Amino acid sequence: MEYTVQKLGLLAGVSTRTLRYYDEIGLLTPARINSSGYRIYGEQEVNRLQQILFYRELGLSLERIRDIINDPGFDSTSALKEHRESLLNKRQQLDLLIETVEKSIAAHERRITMTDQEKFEGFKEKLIEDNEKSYGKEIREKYGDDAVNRSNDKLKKMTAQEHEELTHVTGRLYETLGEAYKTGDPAGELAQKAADLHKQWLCFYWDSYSKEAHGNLAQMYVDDERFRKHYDKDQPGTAEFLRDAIRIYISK
Amino acid sequence: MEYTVQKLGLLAGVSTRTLRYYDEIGLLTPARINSSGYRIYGEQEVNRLQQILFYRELGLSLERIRDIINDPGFDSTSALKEHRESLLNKRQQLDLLIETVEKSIAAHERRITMTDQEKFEGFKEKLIEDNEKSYGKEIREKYGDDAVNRSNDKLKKMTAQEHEELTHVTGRLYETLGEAYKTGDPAGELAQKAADLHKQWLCFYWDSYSKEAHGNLAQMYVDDERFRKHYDKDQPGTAEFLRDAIRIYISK
DNA sequence: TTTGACCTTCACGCAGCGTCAAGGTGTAAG
DNA sequence: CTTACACCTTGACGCTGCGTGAAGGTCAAA
Repeated sequence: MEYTVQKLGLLAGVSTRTLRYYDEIGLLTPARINSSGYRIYGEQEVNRLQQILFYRELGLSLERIRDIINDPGFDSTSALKEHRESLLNKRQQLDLLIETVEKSIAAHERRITMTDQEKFEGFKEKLIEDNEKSYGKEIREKYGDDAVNRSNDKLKKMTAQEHEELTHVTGRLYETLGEAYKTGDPAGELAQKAADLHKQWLCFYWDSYSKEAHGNLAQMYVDDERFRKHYDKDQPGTAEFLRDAIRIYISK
Repeated sequence: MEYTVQKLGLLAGVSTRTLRYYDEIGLLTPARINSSGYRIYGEQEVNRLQQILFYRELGLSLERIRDIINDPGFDSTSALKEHRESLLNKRQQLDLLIETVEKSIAAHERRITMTDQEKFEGFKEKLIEDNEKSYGKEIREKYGDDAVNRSNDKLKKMTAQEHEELTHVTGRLYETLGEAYKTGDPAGELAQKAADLHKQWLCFYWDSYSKEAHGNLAQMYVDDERFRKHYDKDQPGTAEFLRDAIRIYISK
């Protein structure tokens, strides 16, 4: 039996483009080319294609398949085992991802129901008002109305319970940080606790947490005048201390 | 705070190329361009980037992220739910794949140990001899030595038990097919049993099974003279009957 | 003024094909 | 014998999400 591209494609269930591509990359070359330039495949090529498709279904790259098939002495078992490892890794990551997505869905739904209930609207309105009084004007001048409105929106979406938690965490953070600063050791237990609280605090504002972003933010506390002033208010040098503590925190 | 590409990149943990790319596709445009053509980002852009990275970590495409972020009225919860579904699907497929790979590893290892043992070498040599006597010459003429040697290699790699099973299945296949043909109904119970046996038989030769390839092979039994003759030997029309039975078999 | 660290806009490359486009072949029917 | 029509060929671009140069302007410090 001899096959043209389409015949072989139909037999094996692949497109003609795929066969041409496999020829192009030297994965499956036709048995011969006829006088009109047509690709002609024979039995050997059918078998070879079967093997290729088998490995392809296992998710191996075409390059890897070529290695396995071209070299009969190739250790295909260990290649498959290696491949299995990478698949298991993939699954782990996927599981983690699914978990994250589910958490995120839960968070979204919580927010929406809270928005629906609007039970604490008055309470929150008051919070925003307070916020406006202390920083509103200054921030508006520097960043424009839009940024402020966005921030307010975020606050509005917070539930009463979340707000309570946040207040609690914030308080503990400053308290712990103050104590830690007095020890002078950013690697110490207190300082590390402060770094952890800072992370918790951060997670109220950020949808996602990454060590990298955490570290970068810590650096910004030092670089940016506004933030530095804020942290150095009581004890000068606290911003740098916090940065160092966070650096150590994220590195372990 | 204003950021150039690098500053923002450091803060968020992405490359400058990424930021330029996001600008290019309209996902994150800078707040303004300064007189030297530099991209300048502000607070709003930092927030927006945070959101983008959040969704990106969940595995959504940049296009989808743009949809979600650009339209504040967009139902991001259902978008996330949809995404979760696709992730779950992915995991199912991955699990299936891992299973297949593991089976395949087991099969490979079985073959290798058998090759090592070479216990049945004499037995298999005899089989190959028999095979050569009946069809060897003809096949060699038509397809060349190489194809025959490859086929022999395959046979050599079969274990004694596998061979016994194959003989058994083959016998049952022809028996059942003969009975089924007499009923004249390719959708009947007997015919479907024959199709299933044919699949089992096939799996001795093919590393992987697909309905499509099975169907194509069945058609080939009708189209190719050699195969047709073989099946029609006792009862003419059996090749077509088998093809029809297989078509029904794979369609359900 | 000279580094050196920034910034810019092209533009190719990656994997594995899908999808035209433009043109040659093979065969059966009118 | 022409004509249709289904097949074949070789380009070449497109998709995703950037990495990685290249070639050239900008800016602050020494």
